[in-house]
Amino acid sequence: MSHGLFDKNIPDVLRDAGLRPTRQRVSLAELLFAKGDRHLTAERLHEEALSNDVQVSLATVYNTLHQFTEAGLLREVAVEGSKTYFDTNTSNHYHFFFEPEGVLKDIPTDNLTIQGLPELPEGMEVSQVDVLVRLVEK
Amino acid sequence: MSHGLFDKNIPDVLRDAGLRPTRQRVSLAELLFAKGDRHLTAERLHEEALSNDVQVSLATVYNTLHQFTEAGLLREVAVEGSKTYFDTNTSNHYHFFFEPEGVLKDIPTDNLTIQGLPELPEGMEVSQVDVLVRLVEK
DNA sequence: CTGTGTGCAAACTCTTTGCATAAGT
DNA sequence: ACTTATGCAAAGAGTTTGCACACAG
Repeated sequence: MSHGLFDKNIPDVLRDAGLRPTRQRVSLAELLFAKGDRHLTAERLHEEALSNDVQVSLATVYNTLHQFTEAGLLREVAVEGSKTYFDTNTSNHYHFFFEPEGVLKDIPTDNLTIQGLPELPEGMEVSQVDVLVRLVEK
Repeated sequence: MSHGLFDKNIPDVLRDAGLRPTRQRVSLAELLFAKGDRHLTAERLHEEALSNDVQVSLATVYNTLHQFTEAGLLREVAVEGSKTYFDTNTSNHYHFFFEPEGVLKDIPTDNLTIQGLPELPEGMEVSQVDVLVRLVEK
């Protein structure tokens, strides 16, 4: 499966997004995009960076995640108060949320359709549709 | 439109839920359930209580909202980091989110269907499906 | 060199908790 | 009376910000 971001080298991806390819950004981007689709919190990514000998502060992780999101490289997923998840898959798709572990997993949209949305209020348009299917153990 | 909770008096509703009908709980329940379906944050409800001369602390508002949620009188809606919204409509339904103002509005499920969910992982079942349609100005 | 990015610590927001007081049954 | 709920202030989690230093172009 082609990943899109996999095809170019990371510094070019960042430059194309208008971000200077600094050590930290390149390292974080590698962690984020090298392994296919991921769903991470800032704190999780920070831990992962440290254990991979990438020296970076938590504040920079937050800044970087938000910059990547604005640049369209990431997407935020709202799951529950506090913890924000960032998703490396920016295409239109939905999520399973495994309640016990707090883990997100993609639902491919291929076959998933939503029908019967009522008319939108005047002057408004849909910016995004989030679907979260919460799963618990039987 | 019948509201369900409208039919009984508030103290009985609370007693049936196993909650002692204290001044604060009764007052908050009245604010929540007297006006049809509402979507409130804890802080918003606290302000509203104070301006209606209901003496209650923010901590008690939080406690009460969580107790009501556990008792099945409310439902939580995840919209974005921090801010938790509580929804007085506990039936199965979805939401519009007006990004500029941060306001939630129900989407009746009558005509809304989701098709093509993939098979669930072994041993798991759906606890809830959240659909959030984010709207922005055109 | 020049401007942007980073690190740190402190600030901030939302939420929860501990403990003494108050209220419900 | 006995037990549970409340209020307050303080603590906690997650996130953001300000400013001096470091690095990329």
